[in-house]
Amino acid sequence: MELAEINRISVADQVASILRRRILDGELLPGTALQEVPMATSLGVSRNTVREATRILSLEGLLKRSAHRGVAVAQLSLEDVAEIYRVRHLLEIPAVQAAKLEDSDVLTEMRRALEGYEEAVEGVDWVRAVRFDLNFHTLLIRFHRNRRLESFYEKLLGELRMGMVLVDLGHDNPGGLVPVHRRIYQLLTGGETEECAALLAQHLRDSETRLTAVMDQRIARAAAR
Amino acid sequence: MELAEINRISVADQVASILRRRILDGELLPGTALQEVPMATSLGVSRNTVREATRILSLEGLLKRSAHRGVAVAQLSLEDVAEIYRVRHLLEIPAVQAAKLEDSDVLTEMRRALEGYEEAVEGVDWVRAVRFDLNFHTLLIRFHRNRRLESFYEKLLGELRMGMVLVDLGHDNPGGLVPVHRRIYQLLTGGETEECAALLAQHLRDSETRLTAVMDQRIARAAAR
DNA sequence: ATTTGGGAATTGTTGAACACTTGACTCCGC
DNA sequence: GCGGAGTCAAGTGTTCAACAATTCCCAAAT
Repeated sequence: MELAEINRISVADQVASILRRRILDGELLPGTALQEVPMATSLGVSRNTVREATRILSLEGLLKRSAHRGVAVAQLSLEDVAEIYRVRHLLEIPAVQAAKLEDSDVLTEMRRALEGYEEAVEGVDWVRAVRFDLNFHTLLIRFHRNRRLESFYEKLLGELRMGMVLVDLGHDNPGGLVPVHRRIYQLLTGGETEECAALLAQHLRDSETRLTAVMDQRIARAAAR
Repeated sequence: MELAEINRISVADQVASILRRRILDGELLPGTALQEVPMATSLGVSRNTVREATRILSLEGLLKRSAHRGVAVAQLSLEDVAEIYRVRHLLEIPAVQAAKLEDSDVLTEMRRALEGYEEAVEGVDWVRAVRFDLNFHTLLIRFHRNRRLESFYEKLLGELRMGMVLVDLGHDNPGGLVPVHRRIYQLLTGGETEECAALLAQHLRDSETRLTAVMDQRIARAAAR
């Protein structure tokens, strides 16, 4: 018998996964309202199942639900971005400081993420690029060897990703960040954790500035309309 | 019209709150299996609503669900405890280091938590004592001024609390920890953040040792049976 | 221009039904 | 006795249909 994974995942979880992907890939833009009945019929599941799925995603911060008013794709504010980046500093810096050369498993995965990142940039697939970018950073957290921290971080970067996908749709060029990531990876494989931490801190500041600028612009444009 | 809060909270959330309280207060011990139909009838709600509630709590880590086998109150392993305490160090230490004397709102709330703690110990109400103890530590996190961090931390300490309530049922005396908390509070009001951080680090190590010892003992006893 | 009533649409919740999985039990052949 | 196949009850996963409660929109009235 071959057949390791049959179904084993509940329909509600599968629906949640589908919606999660659509949100994180920018198919469902922030602010989009989602109605239960249309979703249920289009996905071929019952309303109850959809409700369970939206419950999951709202607890992840990707959807926002208000009583009797339905759910909508969450919308990051500038405060949210600032908050998330403070957490990133707080967790990523100690992570690379704790990195050891023995963590070869993490390093090889980082290498893969890096390569995927480069390929995506080359192929001008920005959604994929963002995915690999943030995947790279999630892997940094893995140096903590702490599942709770990791799952929290994944959730956090998921929220950020919603905002970042918008940046991509703008004219910003995320490809410019490839060298920094490569350098971070090199420093880690070289065991130069302190230098890496410094570079990472700078990178995070840059990244926040960039995202904030684009969002600012976008908000101003929206207000003008 | 006076009547600020009518109901406004969905039934599912209310059910989740009830169950959460029962778990955190030790009424429902780790490992306890929960069946949907009995819960629904006893709470006077439908099975679907119960399911939504258990979905919430399982995402919080308080319940564990396995497909077709139902949900049970989660059970902390020693690894879980170690993991949680590493996060506590990672977040609490920088929190007190970031504390400013201007954070008077947090300080007054900490004072209240401290008083509640003392009263609970005096009244030999250990469940209440643990609640105030952990509430005190959650307030430390507030120095970060970061809602996401705070809600993550609350969830984390919720998991820990399940284990701690068991300690109380043992013969450990949590009252001994009152002076340390008071000292931490004093150092904060005095602005001596570095000294406070050192004391806190020691306190966390002690606390982990204590909890681990009791759990070890408990596990050994369970294995012997 | 503002308010006041309707509906209509949508979410919140219920209850019942059925499919599927699990776990225990029995029965059987050895 | 003992292991395994069949059997069955209990419980979860999911669907469906209904109704209650709330919001939203629009038209009528002031």
